[in-house]
Amino acid sequence: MSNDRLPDPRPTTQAVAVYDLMRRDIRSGALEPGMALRTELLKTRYGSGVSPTREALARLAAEHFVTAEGKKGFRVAPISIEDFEELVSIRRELEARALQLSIANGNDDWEAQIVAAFHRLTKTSPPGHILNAIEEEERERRHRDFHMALVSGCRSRWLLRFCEQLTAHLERYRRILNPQSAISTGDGKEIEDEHRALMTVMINRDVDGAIDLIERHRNRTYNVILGRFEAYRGSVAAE
Amino acid sequence: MSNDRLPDPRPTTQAVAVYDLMRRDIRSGALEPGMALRTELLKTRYGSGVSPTREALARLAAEHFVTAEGKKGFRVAPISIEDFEELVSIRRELEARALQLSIANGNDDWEAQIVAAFHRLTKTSPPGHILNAIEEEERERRHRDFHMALVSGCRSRWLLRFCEQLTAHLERYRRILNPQSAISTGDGKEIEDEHRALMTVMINRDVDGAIDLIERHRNRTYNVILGRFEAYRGSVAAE
DNA sequence: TATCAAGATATTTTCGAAAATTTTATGAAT
DNA sequence: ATTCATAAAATTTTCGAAAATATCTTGATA
Repeated sequence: MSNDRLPDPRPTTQAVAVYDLMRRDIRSGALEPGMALRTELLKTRYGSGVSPTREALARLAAEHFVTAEGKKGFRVAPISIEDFEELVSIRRELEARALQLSIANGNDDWEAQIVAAFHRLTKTSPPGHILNAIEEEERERRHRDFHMALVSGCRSRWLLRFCEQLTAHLERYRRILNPQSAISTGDGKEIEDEHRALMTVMINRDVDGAIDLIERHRNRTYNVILGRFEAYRGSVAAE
Repeated sequence: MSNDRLPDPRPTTQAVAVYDLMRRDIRSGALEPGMALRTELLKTRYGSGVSPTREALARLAAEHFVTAEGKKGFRVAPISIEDFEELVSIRRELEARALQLSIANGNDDWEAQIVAAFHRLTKTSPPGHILNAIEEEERERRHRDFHMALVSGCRSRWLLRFCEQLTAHLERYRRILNPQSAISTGDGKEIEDEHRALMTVMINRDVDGAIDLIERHRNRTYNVILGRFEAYRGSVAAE
């Protein structure tokens, strides 16, 4: 098994590279909500000139990860209970629909990808273990890939894009408000069982089972985050 | 009644201005699908340097109005039957949901905005009249505003954003494949009646009626466009 | 004629500095 | 002390040119 990569066959631009890094840092909470994204800071942090940086910011603004107001620069998008609840609500509906379509349209290759993604997820650093930033990032990526694999059979790029965007935003809420959450520590066995069950019902083409499971899988974190909002509001107001 | 505008209280950047113009040109079909967006072309067309231009392109890429591949520059996003059908399918579902939520949550102000938007729509250049580019653009804007007003009561910015983005993409398909379509000419009276009926059911809080009407309103154009795809494919392949 | 390499041209991307704008600091007047 | 105007500083935005990359042309070779 090799992790080697061939030199990029379709070489990307520096602007895209900065975009990827910033997106990651916003999702992880490393760049805090509301934080001003000054050019100097970004240039040193991502080792790049202003042009690629601003392109990255423009992309992120279109995805609502950052806000841009007039000529006053960019900020990391703020977080709020209202925004969070909207995200949860619309994600619930779109993900349920995507799962349903995936079950209807998925082929053998789709099933194989789910199995593979699940396997990769189980191979991450064992649950209950405190992860360093790189390990956490890798686990987040595998977790994300697993859930995307489930809906990837839906045969609608637009639906997938929306699901992905919503999930990315919700990942930010989870990682900011529920650090060291279930995904990275604690009752890991339980989580793994949930993922396995999810995989099973999908491959068994059980729509109702899938929606029921995903609902419960999501709801647990949802409730935790909602509970922590008070504390967060306080900590931000204090600064 | 005045059309005067105060000077922008929150002045926008040149990048945003270019973004707005380009988005308009892509939606109208003035910039054709697949067309290469060379820096020189854009600089002369929008009278701007490369930096604002590239920021605009980055935003548009995030919204999938343009594609960006490696270091080979940007192109207007291509169109395809598959993409069109995905858009129609997901828009159908999201718009129905948004209408439902709008009816559930809309207040008096929301109703007033619908009435106002409808009024503005009826005041555009009379149906059956061949419109010049500026008139067409204005009519499109009012048409868009009317439909957005209907869903604007839904109290979910995310849902609204998605509806808006899907509608913008579908507007492009309509204007490219069905030029001088029902919206701008022909059986104008009939269309106006449909909009009036839509307004009425919304304000009467008739969910089923609204979804039924919007369905039929959308389906007519949908079928026309689908029928014209063959001709279009040919015309593009020939170039 | 087809293929390939090397050079020439066109284009995209990035940098560094200038211009424009916003924010902060300073001091006078009420 | 507060308000207001003015100047200074900080910051964002934009431009123009340089660097990097891609594309096209030419001509030699098989």
